Order: sequence, then structure tokens, then C-alpha cells
Amino acid sequence: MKAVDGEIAQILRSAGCKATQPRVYILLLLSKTKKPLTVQEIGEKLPKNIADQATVYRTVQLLGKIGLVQEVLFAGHDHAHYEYARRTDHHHIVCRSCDAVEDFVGCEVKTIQRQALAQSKQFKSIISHAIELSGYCKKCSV
Amino acid sequence: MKAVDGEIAQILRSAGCKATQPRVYILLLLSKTKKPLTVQEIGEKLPKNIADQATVYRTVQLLGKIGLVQEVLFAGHDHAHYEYARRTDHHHIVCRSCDAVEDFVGCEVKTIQRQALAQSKQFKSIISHAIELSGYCKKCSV
DNA sequence: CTTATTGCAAAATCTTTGCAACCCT
DNA sequence: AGGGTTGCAAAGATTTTGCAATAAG
Repeated sequence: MKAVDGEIAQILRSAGCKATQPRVYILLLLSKTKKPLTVQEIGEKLPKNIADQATVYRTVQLLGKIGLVQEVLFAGHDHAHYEYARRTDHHHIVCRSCDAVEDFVGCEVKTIQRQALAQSKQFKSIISHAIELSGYCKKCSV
Repeated sequence: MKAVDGEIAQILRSAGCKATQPRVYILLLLSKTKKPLTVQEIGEKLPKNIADQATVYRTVQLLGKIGLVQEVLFAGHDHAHYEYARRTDHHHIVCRSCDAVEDFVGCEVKTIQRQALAQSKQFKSIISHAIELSGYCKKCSV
């Protein structure tokens, strides 16, 4: 009985790891979610009894290592967040007051990268970038 | 006996808080260090018996709150880092292989900010930004 | 079948807190 | 002198780990 036999399961297998129930559900959840989630949030959003907390930790670690999921960190927010790796680059707006996090697209950083590399003493190459804009969401604006 | 009576102590006082020995030493350390440090690294680099671990935690929190120090987080690096707040915006290049971290200047993100705000559903304002370029330093480049 | 993966519970870490003693101002 | 700070030790949280039971290929 493979309730776990869809696109996600295929992705896992072609990444060379077993498509277990916890993995499929977690990757599916992240792929459907537009913002990065913490381990705790993942646990809460998962259907009951799909994955133990330790399994969630192990799974996001694994998915991160094989590149299916990206770890994201925000100053001021306590824990690591994870999001489905749609792209190599990451663009977030984060609220300084609450937990609101949003993605944005259409970022053009080529120029910044070129300038940075030109002035750097110790760096040779730039593979990806992350931009974190920090401000206030409408709810937290006075 | 104020061993703690220099520029750093003044800065602390004008920020409205007592210039105690732990605070002066920690802020001094961060101001002399070119890269962000973790709580543990701070503890190790501090002279013996200057500050308890709990005090280091309380101090970086305080310094962060009053804006003298900035918390910085890097995906892949486990813990929060703290650096002397030379500016509001933060621009780092981080090595994907070792611990190398470098700052860069001359970043122009106005356009990116405008685009992001325009497409955002929930955000009202942007106060600051952080850009993390990730690649390989010369030492780690093959 | 065979072996990787899971769940559970305990261990290891990391961070915060209560409170009496202590130090800045 | 007085109130904010500290150190210590204990409590809370978070994350990791060992191992027998389980499920994927």
C-alpha cells in the first residue's frame, strides 16, 4: 500500500534515498508552502502520527544535504527555517515585530555580486545569494 | 578602580546602561573583531573570569536590543553570530566550505526593495536589508 | 529478504531564569 | 545608599543519539 507514490516520491528516489512516509509528507508539505517553516511548524502542520519529532529533524537535515530543501535563518527569529528548494537564490521579507515571512521574486543582484567580488581579498567565486529585507508587515505597522 | 573607563564605557553609558566589566569587555572584543562571533567564541576569547556564560547571553541580547551589536545568522553555520554594529545594513560573503566570512560595501538595493514592496501582499515597510553572498574563498577553491 | 529508517526515550546541548551577593553611579 | 547586574546552579528548551521494531526496495 503505497499511499506514497507520486511525483514527490519519485523525486526522493531519483535523489537516491528511500521514499518513506515521513519524507514524502514533509517534502510535500514544504513544496506546497510558500514560506520557510521551522521544525516545530512542520510537526504541527503534518497529519497526526506521520512523523516523530526526531524524524522531522533527521529528515530536514537529509533533504538539506541532498539539496531538495534549503535551510534559511533570520536574525531575530529563533530557529532555523526550511523551504522547498525551488531556486538556488533566496529572497525574503521578514517582519521585525512578528513571525511574518514572505518571499519575493524578480531580484537582480548581478551588479552587487560583481562589485563584491571585485573588492574581496579572499573570495574567488559566488555561487548563490540570499537577500533578507526586514521591515514591518501591515498588521504590525502602527 | 575603573579598569573599565574608556571609549567603550562611554558608549555604553550614553546608551543608558551601566558600564560593567562584562559589558565593556564583550563590546570591546566585538568592536575589535572583523567577523561575527558566536556566544561560545565570545566566551573563549574573553580573558578568564570576566563573564559567566549566562552573562554573555544576557549581554549580547542587551547590546542587540540597544543597537550596539547586530545579530547575524548564516545558513549552515549552527549558531547566531554577533558583530559590532558599524552600520544598519549587512553585507557578507560566506564560504560554503570553511568558516570564512567577509564584509563588502557599496551595495545598492533600492530597486530590489521597491520591487519587493510592490509585489508584497502583507508588508508595509522595509527598514533594513541583509545580503549574503555565498561562494568559495580562494583557499577552498579547487 | 536485507538494510535503511523510524519511534521512543534518554542524553547531550544550548539558552533562560531565580535569587542572593555584588558593583556601578 | 540603591537598584541594576552578576554568578551560580537549576530549570527549560532544543536537538541529537542509541537501539529495537518496522517498512521500503
